[in-house]
Amino acid sequence: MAKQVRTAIEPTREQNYAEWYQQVIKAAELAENSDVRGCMVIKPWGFAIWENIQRVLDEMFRETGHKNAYFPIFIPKSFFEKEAEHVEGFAKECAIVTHSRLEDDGKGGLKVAGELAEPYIVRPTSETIIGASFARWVNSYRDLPLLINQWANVVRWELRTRLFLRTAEFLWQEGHTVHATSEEAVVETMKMLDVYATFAEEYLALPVIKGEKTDSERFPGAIATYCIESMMQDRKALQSGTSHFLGQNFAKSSQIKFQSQTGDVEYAWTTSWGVSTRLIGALIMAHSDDNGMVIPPRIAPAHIALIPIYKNDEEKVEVMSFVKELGEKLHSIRYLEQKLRIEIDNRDMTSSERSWSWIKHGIPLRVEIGMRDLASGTVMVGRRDQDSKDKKSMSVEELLTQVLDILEDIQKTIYERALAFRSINTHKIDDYEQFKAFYTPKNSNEPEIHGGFASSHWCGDGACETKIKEDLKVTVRCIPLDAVLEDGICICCGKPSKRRVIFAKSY
RNA sequence: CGGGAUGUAGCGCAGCUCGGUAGCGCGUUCGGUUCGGGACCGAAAGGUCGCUGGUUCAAAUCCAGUCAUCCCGACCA
Repeated sequence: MAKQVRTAIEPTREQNYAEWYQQVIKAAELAENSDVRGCMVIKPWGFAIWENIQRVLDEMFRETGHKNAYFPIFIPKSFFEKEAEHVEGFAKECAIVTHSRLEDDGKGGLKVAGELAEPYIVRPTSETIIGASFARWVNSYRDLPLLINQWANVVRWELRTRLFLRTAEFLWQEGHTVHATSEEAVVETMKMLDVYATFAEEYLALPVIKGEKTDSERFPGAIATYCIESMMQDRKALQSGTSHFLGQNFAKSSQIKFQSQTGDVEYAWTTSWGVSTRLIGALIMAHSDDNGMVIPPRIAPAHIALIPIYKNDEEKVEVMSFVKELGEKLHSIRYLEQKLRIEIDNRDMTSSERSWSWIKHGIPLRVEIGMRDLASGTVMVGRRDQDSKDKKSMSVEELLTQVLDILEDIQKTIYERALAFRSINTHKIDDYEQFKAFYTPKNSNEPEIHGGFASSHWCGDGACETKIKEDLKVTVRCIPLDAVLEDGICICCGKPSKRRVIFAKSY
């Protein structure tokens, strides 16, 4: 059988990026489409990533003073109608519950019955239902700030769905806070944006740009929406988290009022912020390669796959006993205050097939152990951030003492790789023809990966935004918070501009 | 929701133009040889051809409808 160089994932990113994305998810057993339109089944390996995201973020939320609570999945339609912009923003993607029971239809099937007096909306986000509770909880300035987070599922009836990136139902967390002053609420909004950015960069190894959304991309009902934007390997932008300053808009519609120190009754100031299972989509598209998933060690479901190699039952007994002992030693080591997670894989497949299976799943380290290693007290170690053939022999002692450094080194490499990719695909562009060329594929029938982030001047006029969107499907992803003030002219209309913004095609 | 395409075994596909006993590859199961880079040999199991109706002696194949999926738009975390 002629062995040839091939990739584990077909097609490759270059050949067909969208299909590559689906195949990575399939090969890594992260999720699959379900029998329910637009809804995914998250499989154990994928769900474990979400659980790790939850665990780390939850701790960060606690550290910043937030408490978890849970509110209903159903929102009375009348609640929804209270905030005009909010309704308008979500009206087109609501799932609505109108009946409460099923009855025999006399033909062997069931028919819906028991029409509700008022329809319920399955929450697409919870500002209005949580606001109703907050109105009861907040009476005095002494009740503030109120800092709440909810881990939940939400439903947005999207027309076109993609696993993790856009599904009809998705898992997320939504923070909802209430403050006595505008200033305090703004501080909270920015603080949580920072939490997201820190989490994305330090745990997901995902470089992000913090910025503010333009009017057209703002959360329905918000005064200001801030976001973290990241670049995927097809050079498109993915909004990876948002934090909203809601002003008094929702406080007014939900009647969240408090008596201040001076005795006046005032409307409160609220914020909301969230990240979702979309982050897993970001991980896939930012880090994975043509051999499958690449998972940053800090968020990986398991850190090390131990792969015993043997020729017969006698060898298997010997090797397995060695491997189990090594597994226990590794498992007792603590990485970021958690035990190292080890997978011992002695499935009845050839060793290389088992090894490839873990490569596709994105496990950070593969450790192969055969009879030769038993004799010499060594193991073969393969890193997911390096070529699959690039394995190193090291002593068991070395592995045990260096494993944490290796994992952290992989984490760092993955981050730096993503950062370098973003850097080389981000360009200052000041000429619309150049801008156009940047965002126009050379082969329009089968568009190749093209474009990237353009850092260009924008006058702030929505008309220019719309024109660029219509011309090139490119939008302002954000106005970076760290943008330096400089004089320039709008890439679109030529009018004066004070700062550059980030343009890109996006998900 | 508009434009395009596709539904045949767990997965990927052929067969359809020109109607006549359901095929291939991978995977699965069993037996054996293998096992440090995606193994091999042999045997076997597995499908009311998306669904409904029509034409016909006969439909995977022709016709109509319907549902679903994918791609491109619009919408969006």
